[in-house]
Amino acid sequence: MIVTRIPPSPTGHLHIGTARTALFNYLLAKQNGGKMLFRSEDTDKARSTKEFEQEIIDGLHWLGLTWDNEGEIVRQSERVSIYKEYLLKLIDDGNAYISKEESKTVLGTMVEVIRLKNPNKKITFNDLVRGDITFDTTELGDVVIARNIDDALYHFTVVVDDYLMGVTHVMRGEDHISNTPRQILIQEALGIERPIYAHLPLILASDRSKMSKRHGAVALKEYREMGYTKEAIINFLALLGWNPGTDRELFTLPELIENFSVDHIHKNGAVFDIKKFNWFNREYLKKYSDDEFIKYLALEEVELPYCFNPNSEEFSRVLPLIKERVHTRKEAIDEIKAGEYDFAFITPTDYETDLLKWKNDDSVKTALPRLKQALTLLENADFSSMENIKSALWLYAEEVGKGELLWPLRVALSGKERSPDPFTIAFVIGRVETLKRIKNACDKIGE
RNA sequence: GGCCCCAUCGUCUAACGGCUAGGACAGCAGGUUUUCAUCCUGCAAAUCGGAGUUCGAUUCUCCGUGGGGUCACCA
Repeated sequence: MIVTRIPPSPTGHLHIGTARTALFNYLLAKQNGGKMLFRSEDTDKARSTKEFEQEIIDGLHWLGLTWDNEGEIVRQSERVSIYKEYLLKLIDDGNAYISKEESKTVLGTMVEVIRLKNPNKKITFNDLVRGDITFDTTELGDVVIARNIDDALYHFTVVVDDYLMGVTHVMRGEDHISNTPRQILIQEALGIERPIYAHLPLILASDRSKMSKRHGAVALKEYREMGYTKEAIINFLALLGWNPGTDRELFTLPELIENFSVDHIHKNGAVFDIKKFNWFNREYLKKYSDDEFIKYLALEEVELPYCFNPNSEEFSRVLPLIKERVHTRKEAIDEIKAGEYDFAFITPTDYETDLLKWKNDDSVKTALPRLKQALTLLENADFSSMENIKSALWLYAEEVGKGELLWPLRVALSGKERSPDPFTIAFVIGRVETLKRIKNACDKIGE
């Protein structure tokens, strides 16, 4: 049975790259009826925190990624006696030794670190995505595997834990390739079996270097806060370094389990393209019902323009407009705050009269009779749907010229240079308000 | 710099020796009901270079170039 693992180090926020590594390990395990295990690599006591650990677990769970050892968190900080046992064994066997030397961290003090006796040999391992990789371990020297007998270091704990937890497949970022030979050295010294390795291509920033804080957002949390949905994140991440072998791009998590395959993992690093990410997010937003979208927007957490009323009739009618226009929640909130949708709630009055002038007209006065005609047509029109409002005006619009009527009408209703079309706005605000705004516009021109 | 990995449109990628190198995102142009958005249609856009192997190379080999990763008593 395939056993994979996701061993984050709780020394920072859940990195987007860690999320992808978790996803791929999850996919590999689930596809083969295997297991994925979680382990908290908190051997760095100075930098590890329980808060980060919790955030990482929550983030992974939010994405829908679960593991098969849920409930009992395996923490390396709680396994010192286990490591000690194996460290002792190594020393007893003569494969490691205690070395008295000057501390590298606290200068001037002497410490007793434990070093692995390096056999100075060539190591070749097979990588599932890259094939055979060979290193000469001579250049590694005698690797330090523990600060002291009670304080084992990463390379050692990883090897011991993967062995003890029955991990069969180690799938991780490409940045670990050069760590692999020293870990194999430790395995060989311990006399334990070598797992199967697979190194994933890195997620790159737009300058093609490893994605890091200086490039902007790297924490899953940040993308979550901007309103990227878990479906979009999973889908986008899956396609960064992997492809289904077909033109298909939209996949849910269960569909990924079905279609995933290690031999379609790419070797090259993949640039994290926010534009494509936005596209994915919109694709999933489109699938939301109005209720789901309202929940998603969570407007109760936001300070809205004073006129903006999310409990109103008008709001339920602008909602589809918002959904149609934005890629993320952040975009939606920004637009709402900028007053893009205020036309639904408040009568526009402070716009320039000249804005009502259609580009082909010489004077704004020309628009007056058209607006008046629209007024009479709308007085008895059926406002129950956008289509009906449109048909009430359409014949006249074609007769007098579409832009000639529709432009001043739209401005009268929105007060803006850019907005949804006049039929949509009329439907959103209703008959009374529509007539009122057109009259206002007529008055403006009349003055 | 040593070691290791990698190399197809701007970006994500398809084509596992053989159609005009395909798709998607982004871009641009046009259209659908006036503006913004949506939607539709179209356009532009790539095999890093050089040698080989082969009837034939994006694909295989070598060299070069370029990019990246890693060189901790971090993980």
